Amino acid sequence: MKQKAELRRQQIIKAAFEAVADKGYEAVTLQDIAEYADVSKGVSNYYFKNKEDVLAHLLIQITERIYEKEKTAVEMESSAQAMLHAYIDSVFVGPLENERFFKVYLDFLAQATRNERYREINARFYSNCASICTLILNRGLDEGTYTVTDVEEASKTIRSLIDGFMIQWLMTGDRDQHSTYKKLSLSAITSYLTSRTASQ
Amino acid sequence: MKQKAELRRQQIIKAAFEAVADKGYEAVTLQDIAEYADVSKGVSNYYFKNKEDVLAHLLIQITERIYEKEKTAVEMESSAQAMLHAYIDSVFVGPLENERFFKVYLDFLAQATRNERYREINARFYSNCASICTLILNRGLDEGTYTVTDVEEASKTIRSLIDGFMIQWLMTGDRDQHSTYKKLSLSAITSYLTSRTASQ
DNA sequence: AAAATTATTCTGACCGGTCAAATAAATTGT
DNA sequence: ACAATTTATTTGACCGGTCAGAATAATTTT
Repeated sequence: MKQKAELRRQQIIKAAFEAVADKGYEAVTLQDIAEYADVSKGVSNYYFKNKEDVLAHLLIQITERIYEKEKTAVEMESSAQAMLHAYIDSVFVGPLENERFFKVYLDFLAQATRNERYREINARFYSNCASICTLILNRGLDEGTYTVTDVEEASKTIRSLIDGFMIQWLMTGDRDQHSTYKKLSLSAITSYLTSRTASQ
Repeated sequence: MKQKAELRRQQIIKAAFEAVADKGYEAVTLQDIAEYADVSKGVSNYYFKNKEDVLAHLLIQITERIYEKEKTAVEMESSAQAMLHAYIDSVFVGPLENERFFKVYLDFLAQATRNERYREINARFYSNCASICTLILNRGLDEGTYTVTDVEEASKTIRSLIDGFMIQWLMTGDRDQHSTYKKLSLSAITSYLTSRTASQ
């Protein structure tokens, strides 16, 4: 019976994701979420405190899932470059998934500038991403493949490149450019990590 | 009288900016905008078609202003590295201005994923930014300072780093980190542009 | 005074959250 | 085994509040 409640919560969160992906964070109503979940309006209020609570749980869920997928993908590999490749592969999964996820994620980022709770959840996500980058970077430094000096700085740079390119891709209406931007970010990151210039 | 009308429009757009910065794109109401502009509610409807029209003009205005400021700042300089420095300086102006501008801009980015008009305005902005980057890059290539091969690719990378770092800075609640992220993006861009590795 | 501009009021729609009643599921007593 | 009772879940109507946009009124300008 505890499981069933958990199942319902999952069902609502999933529906919330679809609804937000379609309509946007602010535009979505509890009614929408209920319809997407094929339940009646009251259900969300039964399982969650309020609308924000539903959406906060959605943000937690998507960021944690992404993190775990990326982490296991990277841990499967042994060389730094293979790890980086695996990382980029699991970030740039495909046009459809990326569009859906990033639309929603961007909505939350915009909200996070005015919502402490969202900012905290995102900070945890960033920190998780950094831990993956650290994994890759340390391997690369051991191998001698990477020339970067500051691991923390480098992982922030990687995150910047990924977020930045993903946004640029989203903003070109052309979904076919997905592989282009994927290659672009891989090459930019590699180029940055193997740069022979003093960081001065 | 034409000028006066234009003045009123400016007043409303300015008010819309402040209102959106405080409350967020979707949360803001025409009432809010009117209050920030110290006029009554009907005024916006007189000068603009509707709410979206006000906000679209706001987006056009802020992106064009930013572009012109950045462009003139870059054109003042002669060496590539000085131009890049001037560019970064006019992007990372200061904590207060950046927070206000980027909060609003991020709101529009999130909206743009579902609004063709905003996407187009932003595409024009991106293209303007790219033209600034091209200016810098060509100078750097002439000088022999930069080793990058593909100018278009490089300008996308620069944009990624700036957007990415700006978002990261916004997401740390700590406004004092502004100069850190400014340095970070300058060093990452420089490092990328002067990298000695084959782009393969 | 006529036209242009600004301020106020009205309207119909919709939202989030509440809640009483309906239904389903689980538990207990016999 | 089964009926009675309790508990958990679901429903949909409802309410107070708010919004965008329209209509209207007041004011200023020409």
